[in-house]
Amino acid sequence: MRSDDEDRTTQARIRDVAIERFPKEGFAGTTVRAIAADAGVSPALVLHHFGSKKNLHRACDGYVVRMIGETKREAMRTGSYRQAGAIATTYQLFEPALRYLAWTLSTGTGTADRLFDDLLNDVTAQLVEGQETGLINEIHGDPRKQAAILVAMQLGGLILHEHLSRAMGVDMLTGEGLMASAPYTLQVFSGNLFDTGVIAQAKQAIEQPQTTGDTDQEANK
Amino acid sequence: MRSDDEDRTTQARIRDVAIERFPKEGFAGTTVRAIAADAGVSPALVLHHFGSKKNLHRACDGYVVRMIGETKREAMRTGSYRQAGAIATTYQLFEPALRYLAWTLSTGTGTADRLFDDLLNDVTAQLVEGQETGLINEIHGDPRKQAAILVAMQLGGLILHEHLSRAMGVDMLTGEGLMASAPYTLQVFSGNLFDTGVIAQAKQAIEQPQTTGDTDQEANK
DNA sequence: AGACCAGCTGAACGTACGTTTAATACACTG
DNA sequence: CAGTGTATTAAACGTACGTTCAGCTGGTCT
Repeated sequence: MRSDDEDRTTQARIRDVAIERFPKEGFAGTTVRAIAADAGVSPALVLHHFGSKKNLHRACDGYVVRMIGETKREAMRTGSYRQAGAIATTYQLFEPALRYLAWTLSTGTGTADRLFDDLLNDVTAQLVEGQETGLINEIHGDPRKQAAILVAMQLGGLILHEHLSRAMGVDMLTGEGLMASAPYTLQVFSGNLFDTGVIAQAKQAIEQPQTTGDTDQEANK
Repeated sequence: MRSDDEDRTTQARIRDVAIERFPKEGFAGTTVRAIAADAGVSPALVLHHFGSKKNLHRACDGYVVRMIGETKREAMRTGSYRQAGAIATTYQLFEPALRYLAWTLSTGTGTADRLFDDLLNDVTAQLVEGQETGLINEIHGDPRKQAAILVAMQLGGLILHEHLSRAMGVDMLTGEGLMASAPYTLQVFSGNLFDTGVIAQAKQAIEQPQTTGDTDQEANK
């Protein structure tokens, strides 16, 4: 992940190149030869270190999962996740890992399930915990399902960061992007965006799906 | 997209198979031979109709964009987007198209940019319009940026529908899934989820990023 | 010094790919 | 009915892929 190539083992360099390339070109689209060329080694060495291309993929999965888990635990321990600057640095440092994460999740082949569920468990725990400490109001229904919606929303921004960056005029994988988008995200969570009447009406419509006919008489197609 | 194979031209059948396979295996991972086999034709015929694999990709892009655009315009015209049942039917009918859309957006190669921007323009317009009719409260900042956040959140659910389905216990690309998740989505938009004090505090922290030290003395977890 | 082993390479192998070509079957036109 | 064009195929071509293999380096241990 570091930019100075010299202080990593060749194996790590190969793995990092793979983590960069897999999301961009897909698994089948990323050739062992291309990875080798980027890492400055021969194709044979890639397979010497990782056994096969499939194994390299697994190694990338494991590394990214481990890395994100460690980073998260570290942030929890030091409380750095409260500091926008620290979060920004983490984002920037681990951009390839996050991009890889997004790729794995959206093309779900194997470890993606566990990864999402891990994330979901974390957020669920935070939700329940927050409820006890008063940071979060009463959750109607299943907290885990509420957490799932939140995780999907958050990851949506990550996966679509390229398009989002274009719309926001800032690189969303930097601290600057985070700060630029935060007011709008908060605006959503604050509930000040939609009229309370509209939301109440929508809620009612969900609870009684039968009685939606009042505004929909002309129901052709 | 229809399940009855007989009433479509061979060309349409090939295209639909491609739309199903590209998101699942990636562009490079999807072979012309596999597409041909699924469509019940020879590989040569695929290239006879589409010229090349790359061209087939482009044709899929164009078709999905056109189809989604038309469906949306149709829903707008008839107002069917207000009926949960109609939305559900659309979802189900166009699941492959939506999956393809999610794939294109998250591996952005070409038409994805225009697609996202189109979507963004629509939502922005709806936001501004809603503001005028009172359905939406005053938007602080740029409506387009607010819309971008909303679009990313919505597409997050679409892209991660597989994982979300696992968490929710329902297939999210069906009407049932839509109804199951709606209360939790509304809970987010209603602003009743997070304590108003917490949100106000966060807002303040963004506006004055320097003074984040007050709550961070006890920095461990 | 010799043995050894991990890191690394160039060349080759078999395979599966996208694509081309030549030919066939069939429908429509005049 | 000949003529023309479209839908379709089997077979083949050249290429690029993942992988294997035999061998080369340079350091470390005995």
